[in-house]
Amino acid sequence: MTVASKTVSDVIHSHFGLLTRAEKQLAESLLDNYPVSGLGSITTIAENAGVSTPTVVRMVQKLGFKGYPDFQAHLHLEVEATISNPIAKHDRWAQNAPGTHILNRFADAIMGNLRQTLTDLDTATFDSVASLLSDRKRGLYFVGGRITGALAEYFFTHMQVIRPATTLLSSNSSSWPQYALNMNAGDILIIFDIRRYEQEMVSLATAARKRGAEIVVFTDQWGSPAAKLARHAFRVRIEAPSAWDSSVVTLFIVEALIEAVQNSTWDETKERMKTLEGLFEQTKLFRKPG
Amino acid sequence: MTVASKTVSDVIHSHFGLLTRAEKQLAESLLDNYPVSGLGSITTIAENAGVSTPTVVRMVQKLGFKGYPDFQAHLHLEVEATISNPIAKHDRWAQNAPGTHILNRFADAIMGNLRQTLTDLDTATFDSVASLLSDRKRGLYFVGGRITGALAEYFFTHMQVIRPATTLLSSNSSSWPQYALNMNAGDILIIFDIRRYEQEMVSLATAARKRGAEIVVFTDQWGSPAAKLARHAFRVRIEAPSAWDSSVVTLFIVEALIEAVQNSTWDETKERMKTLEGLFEQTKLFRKPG
DNA sequence: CATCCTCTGAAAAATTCTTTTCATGACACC
DNA sequence: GGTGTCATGAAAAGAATTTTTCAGAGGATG
Repeated sequence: MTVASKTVSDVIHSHFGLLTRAEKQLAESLLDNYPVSGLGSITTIAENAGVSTPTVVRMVQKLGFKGYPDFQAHLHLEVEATISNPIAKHDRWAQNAPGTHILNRFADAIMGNLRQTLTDLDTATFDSVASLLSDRKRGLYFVGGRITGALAEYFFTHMQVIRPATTLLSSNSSSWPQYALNMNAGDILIIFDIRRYEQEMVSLATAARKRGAEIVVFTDQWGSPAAKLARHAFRVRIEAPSAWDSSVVTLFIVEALIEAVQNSTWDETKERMKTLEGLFEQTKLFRKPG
Repeated sequence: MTVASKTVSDVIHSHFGLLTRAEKQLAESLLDNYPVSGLGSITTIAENAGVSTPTVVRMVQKLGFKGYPDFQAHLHLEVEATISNPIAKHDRWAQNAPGTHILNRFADAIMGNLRQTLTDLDTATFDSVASLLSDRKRGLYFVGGRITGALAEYFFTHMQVIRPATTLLSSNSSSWPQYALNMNAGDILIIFDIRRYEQEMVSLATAARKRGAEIVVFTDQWGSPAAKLARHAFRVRIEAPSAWDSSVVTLFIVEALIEAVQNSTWDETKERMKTLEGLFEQTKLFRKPG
């Protein structure tokens, strides 16, 4: 077999599973900012990847090249192809032209959403919410709708590891009143409510408010009716070239919040995570002894 | 004066009058197919231009470079500038926040992940998966782990609206064997398996394969062991300035897939969605008459 | 816990690349 | 034609890069 027709990137990917740790590290480094990162000398790229030069030699030989010079020659050809032919390989993500691949159009949209959302977002709001969520004395309740339920679950799963007293409400609204009953003053209800707002969210929010709970809402730019009852609201852009709305930026904020909370209570969290990991391991052992 | 701001091409042009015959010949050769022609060793470009290596050294020094390596380094930078990073690097995303605010750092990381993932991602893979999922004769099974379960659910919820025969496996692996039993040849198992890979995923994938199912895996750049059994694998970048991995880009691909599938079967989907919306409305009416 | 195996990088060896030196030849000017 | 200057490349010297060797680290296995 010859390496000719496939790109170096392809070859790396197809061999990725066979690579050792240091080699994977090197492959990462090469694919990062590919193919330019492979233009320098073997010494340079070894240093950039944090591995030794022999590792580079071994890997390129494993990939099927005669040696580093051979490897680099292929890379040069690709660079040439890429530069002299802008359509080749670089058509993805590049042009905004109509008819581009759905991935490109989506990427453009997401970029726009992210930028717009961050421009509108008050960092003070973000910081306040982060500090609210960091307060371990407050109970945390997560709820989402049909589509956003997954986001609520994602948030919940992480926060459950980080801190105690977290609860995920079923997306089925019939059980919500019971949860509301359990809320105490100072507890926090995190609501995900995006276009095609669920009517029951308002009832839930109202009930929670009556019990003295703080409310945080994730919604779109038009705003869930529940947002009016909220202490803090994140208005996220959700536009996508699709019949559906995009939750990507919402997830982005959720992840940033997770990190902010985790970071502000790291010492306590660390212990918790250790214990939890232990429990998971044990569960596995129980499940499949040996 | 430093060479920094001007391109190598500019420098050559501005010095062209001062060059000797052999040097002009060399300069021609370099400008022809610029800048790729300057990527090789000094020997190579000397040969290509039909001059001797000392001529090359003399010329690049005359142009103001320290030596050939210096000259080539500048060329590499230009190649990089020409090829890379279509996504503008933003110093600051959120307004009124220091560049080091977690939101800004997260935004940088996510954009890097997105860019890298799209660079590595083969659109053919994407299209193949989209067309697999569009085939309504195939049953669809979604499964995720502890953290990725939410992603599986998100994907599932949408696909359930778009097409029939979709199933979400519980994240609890004890029930997986039964699901595997139900799979038919041609069915598709969509696996989300990201760092801290779940051991049972491999068993599930193996069982599914035995039943003749196709496997699609969403994993990270290091690759779930289950990816080896998969027909198609998405290697998504998940790095974040956090103790946790980021699922944002994974969600991005999921959403793009949802749109691709929906789009390819829009007529059928439209009817389905209408009916479904009707059902949801009815449910609400039942629940809360009036 | 001993043994095997694989992976890894330090260091040496081999090779290639880069620069310098220098001899030759071309050309201009006296 | 003599002389000097400059351009040029062959070849040597010098410096790097690339490859190979090898020993130790670390992990798996019995």
